[in-house]
Amino acid sequence: MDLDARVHLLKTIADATRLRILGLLAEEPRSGRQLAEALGLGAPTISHHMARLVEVGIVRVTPDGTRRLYALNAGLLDAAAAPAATATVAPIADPDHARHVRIFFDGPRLRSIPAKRKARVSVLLELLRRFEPGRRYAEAEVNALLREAHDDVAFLRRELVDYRYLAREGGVYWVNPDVPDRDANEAQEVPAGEAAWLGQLVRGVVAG
Amino acid sequence: MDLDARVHLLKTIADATRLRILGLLAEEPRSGRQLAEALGLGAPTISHHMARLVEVGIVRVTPDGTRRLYALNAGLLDAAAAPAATATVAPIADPDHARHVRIFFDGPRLRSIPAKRKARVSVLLELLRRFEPGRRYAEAEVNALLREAHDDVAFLRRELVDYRYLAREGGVYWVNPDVPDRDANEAQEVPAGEAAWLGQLVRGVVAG
DNA sequence: GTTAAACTTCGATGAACATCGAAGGAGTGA
DNA sequence: TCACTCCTTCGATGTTCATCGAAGTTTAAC
Repeated sequence: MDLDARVHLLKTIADATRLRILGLLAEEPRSGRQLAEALGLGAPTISHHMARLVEVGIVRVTPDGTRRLYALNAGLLDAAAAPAATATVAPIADPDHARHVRIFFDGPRLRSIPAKRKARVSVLLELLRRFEPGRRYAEAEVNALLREAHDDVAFLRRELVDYRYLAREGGVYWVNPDVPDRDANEAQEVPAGEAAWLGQLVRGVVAG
Repeated sequence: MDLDARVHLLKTIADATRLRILGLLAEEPRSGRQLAEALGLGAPTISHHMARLVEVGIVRVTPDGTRRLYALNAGLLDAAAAPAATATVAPIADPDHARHVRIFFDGPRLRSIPAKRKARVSVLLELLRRFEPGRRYAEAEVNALLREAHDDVAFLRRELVDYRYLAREGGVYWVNPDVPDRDANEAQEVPAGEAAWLGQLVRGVVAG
C-alpha cells in the first residue's frame, strides 16, 4: 500500500457522513434506503458515499431483490482483532501482475476478461483476494462478490474453480488453502499488518 | 472526542503532504525550512500544514532562535505502544468547563485570560492537558507550550504553579501527579483508548 | 538601529467533493 | 406489459482547502 493509496483510504474515512454510515453498519447490515432515512440524506448522496466505501473495501455489498445490502467488511476487523494471524491470501509474485491489473481493472470493475492465460491468471488471483480465506461461501455469495467485477459471474466462477483457486463441494465454495500453479509463489509472510491499523482505526473511530 | 473532532483529526492526517511530513518528523525533529526543502514546497505551504498538525496535537513545536522546531508528539505514540497505560491527565468534571473553554479559546489560542477564578481554573486545566504527565520540562519548554495559547506566558506559568497544577523544582517543571482543587474530580479512568487508535494509526500510516 | 533569516498572514487560484433534483436503469410482482 | 421500488448517473451548486507569490512579523546578530 503506497502513499497515494493510504491517503485515498484516509480521505474516504475522513468524512462525517461516512463515519456515521460505518457506525450504523457496525451494528448490522443495512440497505441504501435505510441509511438514507437514518441519516436524513437523499438517495443520490448515499449512493455516492457507498460507492466510495465499497471501492476502498471497508464495506461489502450484496444485491437483495431491488435493494442492495451493505455490510462492514468483517474480514478487515477480524484481522485487526487477531493482529498475529496471517489472514490474507499469499501475495502474487508474477512480475507482470501489477501491469495486468492496471490494464484490466477499472477500480473494482473488470474492463474485460483477458483472453491470454497469463493475464487471466492475474485477474483471477486478484479477484480471489476478495474472498476471505477460511470462510465458506454460498454460490449466491460468490456470484455477488464476482459481480462487483464483471457481469459474467458464471464464467469467472467456473474459471476460479477450474484453476483450483476456489474449492467447491456441493453448493459451497471456499478459498483453496494451498493454491496451486501460482507462478514463482514463495508464500511469504504477510501478517495482517496493513489490515491491522485500518481495522484498529475503523473500530476506534466507529466506537467513538 | 465527538464526531466532528474525529472527522477533523482524520481530515488533518488524510493529506499526502502531511503524511510525508509526519514521516520525516518520525525520524527526527525538523525546522520548517528543512521540511520545505525536503518536500520541495514553499514556506507558506509548510506553515499552513504545520499549523494544522499542531492544532490537532500530533506535532509539537518549540521556538529555536529564528527557527521553529517541529517534533512528533511522542506522548501520543507512547500511549499507543502501551495501550493499557493511562497516560492522560484526569478529565475535568466542572460542568461549566466546556462553556468556559468555548468562550476563552479560539482554537489553540486564548482570546484573553479570564478574570474570574472559576473560568481561569478551567482555562488553566485545559492548558495543563497540553503537558505530558511524567515528563519533565525546562522552563523554556513550558514557555513554548504556553505561548501557543497566549503571549503572557509568565503569568500563565505562575498561575499554573500557584494552583499546584504544575510542580516545580529548580528550573524544572512537571505535571503534579495528584492535582488538587479540581472541583468534583473523581479521577475516572481514561485509558489511553482515544490516543491508542490515533497513535496506532499514525504509526501504521507513517511506517507504511 | 539595521540587516538577514525563518516563519506567518493575506489574497488569489484551482481542484476536489458533498449534496441535491431530475432523469435513467434494474429487479419484482401483478 | 405495466407499475412500483430501489438505486445509480448526470449536471449543477456551493464549500473546503492545498498551493503559491507578495507582504508583514519576529528573532538574532552586528
